Amino acid sequence: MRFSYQRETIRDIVCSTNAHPNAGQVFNLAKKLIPKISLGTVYRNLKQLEENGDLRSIYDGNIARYDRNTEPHNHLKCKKCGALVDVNVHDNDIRSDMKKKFQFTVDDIEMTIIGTCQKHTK
Amino acid sequence: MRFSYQRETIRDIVCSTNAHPNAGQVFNLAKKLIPKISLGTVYRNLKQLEENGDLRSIYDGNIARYDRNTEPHNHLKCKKCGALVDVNVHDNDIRSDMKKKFQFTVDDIEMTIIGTCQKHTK
DNA sequence: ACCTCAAATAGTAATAGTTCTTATTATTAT
DNA sequence: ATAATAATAAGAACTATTACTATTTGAGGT
Repeated sequence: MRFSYQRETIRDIVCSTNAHPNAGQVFNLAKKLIPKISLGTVYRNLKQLEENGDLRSIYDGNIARYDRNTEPHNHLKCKKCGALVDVNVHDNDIRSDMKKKFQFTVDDIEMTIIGTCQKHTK
Repeated sequence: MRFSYQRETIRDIVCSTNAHPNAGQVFNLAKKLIPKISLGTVYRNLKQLEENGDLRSIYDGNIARYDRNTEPHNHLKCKKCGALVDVNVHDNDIRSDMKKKFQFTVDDIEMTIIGTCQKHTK
């Protein structure tokens, strides 16, 4: 993959936040640095960076958001503020359980824990 | 909510399968019974049935699929055949853990366990 | 520094899934 | 049976994403 200033900028934007931005948000931030950047470039590069293992995508409803954390992990989603926060849930039991009960070989567990974060609990 | 033959047909279609069909698939099945039914009617009614608690929706990537099972449960997704199968994972530990560690009140855990089902394991 | 050439880009058209609009039809209370 | 209004069919519109294409750019060789 050849160097491109656009791709590096896109990578830096995603990697400098834990907000899990979507393509549109990355595009808006990128425009401040590269006014002529196009939305297609953002989509193409986010996909390439994901295929390359530099980023990972997560679906929030029907839209893709990008995560700088490529290690296996899960998310807490607050339905009051929409925030998505990385969290690690111990899932070895789940993996072995699925194997034993259903002969199902687990590759990945996509888990989003939905609820209300401490900011909105009084 | 007033009675409609279209809505009852849509409900019956989703409730008669465990295949978790999407809107397009429900539409195609509904057309066999009501040739003039429109796609908008399918979308509108699926949404209403979900709001009513008769069905629930799950996202498979970025598309919505409908599930007759409205009880809390999770899914196994085989990446070979795309099949989505209901499964119950014990998650009381997760709920109490999130509360204790992050003061996060859990409403629901959306969990899709991705891997290979026994049909494709030799 | 200049040339070459494939890879990447900007701009725009196209697509997929879904929601909205509107004139017409169907259900239900009276 | 009639009136009031919720639901429909048909198609336009919208949102997120991907594809197309002429032009530009990065990197290696000269």
